[in-house]
Amino acid sequence: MRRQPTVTDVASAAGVSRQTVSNVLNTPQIVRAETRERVERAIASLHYRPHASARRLRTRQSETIAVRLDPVTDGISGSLLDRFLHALAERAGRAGFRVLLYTAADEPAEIAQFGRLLDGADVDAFVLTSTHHGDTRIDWLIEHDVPFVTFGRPWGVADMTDPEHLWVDVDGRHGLTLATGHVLDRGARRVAFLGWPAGSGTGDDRRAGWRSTMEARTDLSRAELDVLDLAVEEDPTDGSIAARLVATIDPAPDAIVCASDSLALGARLALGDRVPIVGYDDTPVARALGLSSVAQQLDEVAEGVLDLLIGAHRGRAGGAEGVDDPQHRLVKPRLVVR
Amino acid sequence: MRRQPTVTDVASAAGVSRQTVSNVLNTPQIVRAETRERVERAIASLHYRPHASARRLRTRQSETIAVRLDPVTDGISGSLLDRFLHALAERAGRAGFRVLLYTAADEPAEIAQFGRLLDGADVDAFVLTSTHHGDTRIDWLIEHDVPFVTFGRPWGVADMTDPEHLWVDVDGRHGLTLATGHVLDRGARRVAFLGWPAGSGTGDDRRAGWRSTMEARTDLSRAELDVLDLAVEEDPTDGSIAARLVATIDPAPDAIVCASDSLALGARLALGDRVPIVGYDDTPVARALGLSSVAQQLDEVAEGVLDLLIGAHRGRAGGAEGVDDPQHRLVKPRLVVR
DNA sequence: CCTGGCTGTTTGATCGATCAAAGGACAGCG
DNA sequence: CGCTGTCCTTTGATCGATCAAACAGCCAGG
Repeated sequence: MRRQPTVTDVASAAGVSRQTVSNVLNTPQIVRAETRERVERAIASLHYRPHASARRLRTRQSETIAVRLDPVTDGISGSLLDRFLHALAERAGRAGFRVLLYTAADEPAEIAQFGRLLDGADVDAFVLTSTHHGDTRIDWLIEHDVPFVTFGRPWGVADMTDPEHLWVDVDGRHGLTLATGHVLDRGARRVAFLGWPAGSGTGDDRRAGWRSTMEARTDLSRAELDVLDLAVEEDPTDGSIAARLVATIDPAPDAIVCASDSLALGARLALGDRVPIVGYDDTPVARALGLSSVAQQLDEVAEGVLDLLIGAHRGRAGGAEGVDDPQHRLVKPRLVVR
Repeated sequence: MRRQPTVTDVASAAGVSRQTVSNVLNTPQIVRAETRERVERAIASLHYRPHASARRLRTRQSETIAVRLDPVTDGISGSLLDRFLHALAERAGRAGFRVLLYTAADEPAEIAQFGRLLDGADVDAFVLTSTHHGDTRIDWLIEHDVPFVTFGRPWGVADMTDPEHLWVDVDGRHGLTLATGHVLDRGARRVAFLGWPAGSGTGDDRRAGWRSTMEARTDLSRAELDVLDLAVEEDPTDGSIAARLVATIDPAPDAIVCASDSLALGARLALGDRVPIVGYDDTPVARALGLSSVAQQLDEVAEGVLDLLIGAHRGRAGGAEGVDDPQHRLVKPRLVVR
């Protein structure tokens, strides 16, 4: 590991001062074009690269985003975070940002991590996933004025466009509208929904997509829809049990749309391919089973997160006065038909 | 974001000098017990935490490990890296290390990333996954004397205990010995192997586990084993095709052991549960399908990687003279029976 | 000819820690 | 009493960058 050249080396090579080199890198517009080119040549020929730690010490910014790696979910959709992380790391890298991982067993532990990472100036913004109603992490971050964006809406808040914090989410309701519409287009009429127990924002949102589509496009009564509306825990085994139950409904459902690929897998194992099934998340499992599935556009989510974090808002809700950009993004998912 | 206390603040609170505070943190044994306690109390009461960037600037160490997030594999086993990362991040955190992510489209791009991350003193060691024979990344890292450990053996090298670089791997051969032994114990005799085309170190290793167990514990001839030895690409669809082919063999196989859960899923979809199938990787899919599967002990792998990286070897093969610790770890997988 | 404004560049101080070397207290010994 | 060696603590310099302010050169205006 050879010694790296410093600004001073570049400066003397180019016949200018340290600060001018720094200006070329940080505020090139204030340097005369001719000087700038000379410095840039010196930078290139010496293979100079700024020392990140030194810069961070002075600027008190780390250009690093921290993301928590969830305790292993053990779910079929576990690789979702993986895909999101990949998209985020790639885009962050392009924008000159780094992505740091951390883990925490629970919320208090995570808040302790916040402190640790911030104090050391290791990190200057957070991306929170798996948020929920009454999330203490959000309160802490707001209180300490730390930039952050959540992947997940603030469920339970009256007006979600309210600038309490920045967020990006996928429009699950739209996803289920697509899924339900798709099977209806293919001739189904009695479409069952296999989802999670009421109370989870995400689950209810997806259910609403199914229900509103059914109400709009079929003449099934409320009561009939209630019968077609199943709620079980996120687990293929539970999905199988529910699917067998669905099959006994008379008249039998034409199709099943699910809140997740886990449930879809369970349904598929129980029912085979007699009944069209649509999953959610477009995991490898759906691909392997040949199931249609709603794909979250994680690239777009990552893009949105970074925009909010390093764009005009700089990760703070209402922080940038007079910025018209929306303080959230609702990404439309896509239906992958198989 | 309140101003953080610095060493100087702690020093004056404790009535000592900066350096003594620093010593308490870094080399506590040289500080008198009484002084140390006084300083520790001051640290606690001020909630002092060292500024990571400042320390890094001075020490030229970042206590940060970089791991590449693979281009999305889209495989059933995609979440393996996820689980490994989680284990690594958790253990690294406990040891005071951070884990930084990066992405790269190909090897040259990854090597460019090495340079970028090292120059900025962002990172002082790398963990490489998905290594292969003739990996140019390894040559580069050795040449530039950068500490690193690979998750994956140096296939194609005569003596793998050779200290060319540090590595950790899972003993796939042992895994297939377990899997094959298990179905033999349950009464199977003609056990087929569903794996990948010869040439991949990992795949051949797993195949060898199956083959040696069959040779040792059954009286099937070489030719008979050759018939039971299938090789297809890593994809459930290909797995299904191969499994249907296997079923036509006369006499029919009693069981199938697979090189991956993807293949096992394919086999399971093609054959149902008539034939016992054992997968590899213990992914959520195997769990959902109720398939037995060989579980890589990723916790142990992560542990091993960190040991090599921050233990006596400090990430350099042969670097630490007189250290007797082995320069690699071969982790034994476990069979999860379902 | 001096002053003021503007542009572009340089200088000295600083961020918060650690390193290297010096310094002080005290005991043991001649 | 003075010298030496231990043990512990302090002092000044330094890591590599940016900030803030000073400075030089030039032109326009009085």
